[in-house]
Amino acid sequence: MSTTIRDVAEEADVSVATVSRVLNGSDSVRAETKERVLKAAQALDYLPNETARNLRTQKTRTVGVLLPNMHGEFFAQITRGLDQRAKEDGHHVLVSNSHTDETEAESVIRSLLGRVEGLIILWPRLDIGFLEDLVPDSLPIVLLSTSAGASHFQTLSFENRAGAYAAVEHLAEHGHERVAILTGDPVNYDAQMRLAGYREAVQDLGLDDDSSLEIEGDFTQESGRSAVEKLLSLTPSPTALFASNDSMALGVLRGVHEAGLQVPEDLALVGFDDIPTARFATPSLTTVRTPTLELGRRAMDALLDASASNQPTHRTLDTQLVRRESCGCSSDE
Amino acid sequence: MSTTIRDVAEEADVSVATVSRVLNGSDSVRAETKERVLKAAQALDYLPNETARNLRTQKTRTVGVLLPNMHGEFFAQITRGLDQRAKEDGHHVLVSNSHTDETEAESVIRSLLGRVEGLIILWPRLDIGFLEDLVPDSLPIVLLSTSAGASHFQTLSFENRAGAYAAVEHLAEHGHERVAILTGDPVNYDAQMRLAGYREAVQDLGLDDDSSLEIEGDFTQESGRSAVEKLLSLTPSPTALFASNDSMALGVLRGVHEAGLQVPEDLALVGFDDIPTARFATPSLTTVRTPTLELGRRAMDALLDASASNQPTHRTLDTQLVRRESCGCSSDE
DNA sequence: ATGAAAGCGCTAACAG
DNA sequence: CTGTTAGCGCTTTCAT
Repeated sequence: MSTTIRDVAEEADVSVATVSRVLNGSDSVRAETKERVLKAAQALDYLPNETARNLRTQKTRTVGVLLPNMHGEFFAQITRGLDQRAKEDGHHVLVSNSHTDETEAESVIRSLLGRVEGLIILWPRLDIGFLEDLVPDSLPIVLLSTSAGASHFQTLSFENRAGAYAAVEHLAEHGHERVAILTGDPVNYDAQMRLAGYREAVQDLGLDDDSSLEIEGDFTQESGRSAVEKLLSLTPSPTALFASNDSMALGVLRGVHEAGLQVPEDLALVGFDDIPTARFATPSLTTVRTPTLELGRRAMDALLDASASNQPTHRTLDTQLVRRESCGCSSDE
Repeated sequence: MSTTIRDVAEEADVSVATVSRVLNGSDSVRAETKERVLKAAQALDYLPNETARNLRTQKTRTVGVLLPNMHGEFFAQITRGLDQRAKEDGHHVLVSNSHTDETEAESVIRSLLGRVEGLIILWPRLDIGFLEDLVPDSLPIVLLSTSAGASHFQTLSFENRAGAYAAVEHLAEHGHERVAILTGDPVNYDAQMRLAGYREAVQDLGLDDDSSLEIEGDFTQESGRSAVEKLLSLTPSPTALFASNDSMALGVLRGVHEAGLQVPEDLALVGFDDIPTARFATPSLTTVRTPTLELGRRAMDALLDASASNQPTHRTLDTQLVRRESCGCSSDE
């Protein structure tokens, strides 16, 4: 057994209460006593048992995070943001990433329930009622990239609509009138909003409004590649494409090349996300930057801000168009 | 306060011990009693307090994972592998990603110590002595991508040497005699081993052995791009390049394009890792595939296999050359 | 300023 | 088969 507070107390010849006081920096302890305790603790290589402390204080200083399978860069950034912010408050992060169906998610959440003081969830097809039944009202929850829970939980997402609008608008500024969209997985909230932004822009700007210009993708590079064929079979051919994320845009780049055509000459292209590779693609990818690290930080922020506990709110983080080569511009950067 | 085992005991009109027995599936409990307890638990929406359980059993069923800033795809995959495997054993994963200097890492490990039953660490410039002082001998530890701890801890890494060797050998098979390498950060273990494999191949195969062919990079795409300039200033110019990871190879692709040259005609190229984008680059990237998810799974495997607790071992995971276009082949896939 | 003592919620002997 | 009881290691009144 490792050394306990009792051992330290004996070594320092004080009571356990005093040791506790010293270690928690609290209360008033005589300087000399304090020093003796500290020395004893050091000598015994004492490390307080977190579990006991958690039990006694009814706090774990731990938050749970549920993230589905998602693009690596996005996943990494968001995780980093969450962790950074949690660390600033001395909180720990318990993660769960691999879960696909609802049954599994349920058991994951259940097993987390006793250990965490809050939950951050990014889960495309989340059933709000299900979640409400599962967790106690007192547990703060932040939902990411979903609208489903807006009336019950705090939610946070990118400003997808405006971003998509800006992308299409920029394509229009280049003179394109027939702009297609490659959508993300229809079940995905970000995908839905980006599509909405596209439609809005098409309407507002008087572009070709033809539902065959909406090609369904699923956010993977492969879906980008295979979309090119469909795109080229359209008559008349669209002269520009808004891909709902950069992964697909990269796939499109490949597909266009395989078809013996050129971006942006034969097809102007704008992506979404600004993943690191976007800048290094050939041609470099014009895209809409999403503040992913910031999303993580803000989510944790919202969760740890107890005063706002489960006040239903919906906040969005601004996105920004980054002009590079694939749209026909010469690069910004 | 939430409902406790006491409440359930009262509701079911049994002792807390019986409730505990039922909930832990253990011991022999009369079927009827068992049912009554279950019903009571359900009715009260009872959820055992994990913290209390942890304290009592002296187990947390939680492992800590330390990962530095690293390429998103790699990070995501390894995390997923770890989580998958942990879940199979009903373990939780406590992560810590954002830490840069040793001081911070120390405090992170300290704060983890009381909460985890094992540690998985990927930390390029890890000081083994430091780690040994910090953690109790009894705590199982698995080190990733490092040789530093081979004599004290379990370690696990990719078979980098053989992979790099195969890459260079393949380039030689294409007839190249002057093959350069773009190295990763010299402090990185994977980078060191890949360099070692390169050198070995250069020797064995009688290729141009010229230290100016070793260009230092840092695994970022930008370092790949800027390496092209250095590469072209060499006389005579190398006809092929082995980039120590795909990110840099992608940067090289961009750099070569900017220089008005072509891959593989003017420069044959092989990368390392086989990140998802490698297949969709133009030209598609010949590379050495690393089983990243598997690395995560195996690391957790090793950690949870208590019987092997801190038996110093060093295992490697095989890598595999994937032929695509950038080396001059027509694609495998 | 310090100590004694009462639990936090649970599991695991030990009895019966 | 079930109940009683003693803690796990710590924090926190309540005394002194």
